Amino acid sequence: MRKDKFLIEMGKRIRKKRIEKNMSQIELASACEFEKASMSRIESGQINTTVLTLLKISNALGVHISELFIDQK
Amino acid sequence: MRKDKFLIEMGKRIRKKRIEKNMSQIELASACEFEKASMSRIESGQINTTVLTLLKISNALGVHISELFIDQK
DNA sequence: AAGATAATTGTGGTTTAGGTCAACCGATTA
DNA sequence: TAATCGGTTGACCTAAACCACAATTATCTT
Repeated sequence: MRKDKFLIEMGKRIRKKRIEKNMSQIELASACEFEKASMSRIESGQINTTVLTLLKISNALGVHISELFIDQK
Repeated sequence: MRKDKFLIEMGKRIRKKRIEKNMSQIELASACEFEKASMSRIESGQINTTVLTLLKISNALGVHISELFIDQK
C-alpha cells in the first residue's frame, strides 16, 4: 500500500468537499460508478489515482478537477 | 490505445508549457526520470496518467499541478 | 542530399490501479 | 442487545500504467 504525502493531502481535500456536499462515500462512489471500497482508499491516500478517475470524482462533486489540487476553496 | 478528449487536451497543455520553457521531450522526460517514449505518449493523450506522474511533470516544468488542468496561463 | 536532433511507435516485462465481494469496525439508533 | 449505516480492510482478478529498449519517422540544419 502506498503512503505518499501528496496523495494523502489530495484524499483529504476530496473528503472535505464530499462532506461539504453532504454525501457519503457510498453516494459519491456510486455517482462515480465504482465501489465504496475504492472511494475509501482514494480518500485515505492509498491509491495513486489516474486522471480519468479524478475527473469522475470532480464531476460527481460538481467542482473543477483543478480544485482537487488546491487547498481551501 | 486510449483516445479520450480530456487526455488529449491535457497533453496539449503539457506540450505547450514544455515548449514555452524551451525544453525537448528528452529533457523533460529525463527531468522526470522516465523515458522520452512515455513523454510522447502522455503529450499525445495516449495514456491515462496517474497523479504522481503528473506531479513529476509539473515539478519539472516549474508549474503547479493544477495548471495542467487549466487552459492558458 | 546527408546528418543530426526530436518525436513517434512497437514490443515486452513488471507493477499497480480499478473493480468486486466479503468481512470487519465504530457509532448511532431502536 | 441487536440492527443499521458509514467507513475500512483483505483478497483476488484483469486491464492498463509504467518503464525500457529499439526501430522508425518527422523536422531541422548545413
